[in-house]
Amino acid sequence: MSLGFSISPASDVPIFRQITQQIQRAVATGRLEVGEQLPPVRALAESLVINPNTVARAYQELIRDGVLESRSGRGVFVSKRRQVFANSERIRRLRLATEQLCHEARLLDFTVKEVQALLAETWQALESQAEGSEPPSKKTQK
Amino acid sequence: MSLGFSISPASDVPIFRQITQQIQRAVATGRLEVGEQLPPVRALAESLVINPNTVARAYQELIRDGVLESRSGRGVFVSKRRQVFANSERIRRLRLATEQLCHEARLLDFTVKEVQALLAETWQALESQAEGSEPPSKKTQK
Amino acid sequence: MSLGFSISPASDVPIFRQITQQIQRAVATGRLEVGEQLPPVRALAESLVINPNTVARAYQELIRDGVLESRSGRGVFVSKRRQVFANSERIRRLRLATEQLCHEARLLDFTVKEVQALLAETWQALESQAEGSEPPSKKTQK
Amino acid sequence: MSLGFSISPASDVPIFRQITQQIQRAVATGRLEVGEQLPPVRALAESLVINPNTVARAYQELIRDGVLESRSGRGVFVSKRRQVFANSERIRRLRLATEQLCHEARLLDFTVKEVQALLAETWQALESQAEGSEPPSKKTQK
DNA sequence: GTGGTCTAGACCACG
DNA sequence: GTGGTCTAGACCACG
Repeated sequence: MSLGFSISPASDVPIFRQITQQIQRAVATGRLEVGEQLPPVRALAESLVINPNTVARAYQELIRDGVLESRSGRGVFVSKRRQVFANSERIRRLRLATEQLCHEARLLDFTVKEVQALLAETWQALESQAEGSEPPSKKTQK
Repeated sequence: MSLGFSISPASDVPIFRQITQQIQRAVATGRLEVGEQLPPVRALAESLVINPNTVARAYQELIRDGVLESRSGRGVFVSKRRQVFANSERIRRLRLATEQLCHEARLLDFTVKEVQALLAETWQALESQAEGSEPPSKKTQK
Repeated sequence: MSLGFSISPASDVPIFRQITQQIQRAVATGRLEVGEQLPPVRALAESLVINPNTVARAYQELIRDGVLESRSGRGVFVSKRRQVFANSERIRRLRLATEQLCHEARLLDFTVKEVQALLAETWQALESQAEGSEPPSKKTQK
Repeated sequence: MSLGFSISPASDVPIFRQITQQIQRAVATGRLEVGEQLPPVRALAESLVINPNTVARAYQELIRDGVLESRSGRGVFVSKRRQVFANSERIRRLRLATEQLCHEARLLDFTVKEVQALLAETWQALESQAEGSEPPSKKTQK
């Protein structure tokens, strides 16, 4: 199962975005280590049963963002550059995403308690999902 | 005072969606009251410097969702608020929105506590906004 | 066999509405199955000799109502059936439709018995149509 | 209260259509007799708080259909011509309206029993409404 | 090739 | 003057 990537084709999140997110997450948690090589575009595309262009695009975007780097003729690797976002940028993005959730929830007539509960539950689910496919590491201890 | 709608054409959020969000927001906070008339399609289009069709589409969508209603030949009005979605659908939509926040937050390496805190704060801010512009009523008591 | 959609441009029912009705019908009777792909916007537009935007609008509306779903770059598909509307909203919509029939029938000087009889007969016809094109299943037993 | 006409401005049925329907009904039930004069356009418009053009349009359409007739300079009267629809036309229209209700109801997941019940109830309501504003007549006995 | 969004402009129904 | 529908055509994102 190598990297444990998976995509849901019916989702409204574009496939290439699902891939970039999973790679980012794998790098962030150490499942993919600095300098490690990523699967060739065609191999990953085949194993996910998707178009190679889509994988290529995901890699491309992460190369642009400095998460990956391409060594010509040899493949794509996890880049040494790490800190992707400045702190202010992290907070700005979180704030935006939080506001969107609040708006939606209020339109749908939920209470803040209900949202908090679902958030905790959802986080928990993602957590255990991530742990399941990760090798033991400092990150998973927290 | 006008309704203070504004759009940023460069955003990746479609213009018509920016409009529906602002109208929803205005209705939720009481800035637009039940029965109140919205600006004519052409007028709003002109003031936002966009095509009337785009405004019409935003209105149309909110009419379908029961937020607005069209009175033929006379204009578009805020309709009496009613629960349009089944509980299962409400939860489905909340779940989607929550997952998006969780994913984003985890990519940005926040803890669940940090997210919960920001959520509470954001909700609080929206709450007091809504109360501030509503006339005193039973609703604000609860 | 194609889906046999057809529109009459002279009707007072808007074209996009004629399309949504026919798709709903096809889904309800099982002629279109869950997960099945709909004809591409451009193809359907061409075969009906109408503008692609009009087809797109019909698809769009059914996507919002949860009947169809769009998979980006790949097309539009019949989505898993789910109850989108709250009970109050379901009843509100049924009530509207019923009032329209009653008004029409009374203008035409029919008795309630006559209407009830025709209703039963019409329902029956739709029922057997739906069963006829469905694969045998628990549903058809009830 | 003269003819007891009433319109609901928020309805999705156009106002002129609401008027034509009520006049047709009044003629059909004998509340308006052959040869009887209708209220002047301006008077009716004023009493319903609507635009005179709208009333004029309703009268116009009924004149075209032979229900009313205009005697120039003296006003608009209930015409002697009666039979508005051939029997085949009556049935065709009823069938259409019935099918529409059935489709809507089935999409909303109602059973035929539920629809029948609501139909009976709705009819009943219209009946007593009509009786309330009608003078006793053969029609109201049935 | 697939749908999604937007503009420009026309025509219509309703009031 | 109000919104509703439709066409024609462009450009974009995704695969």
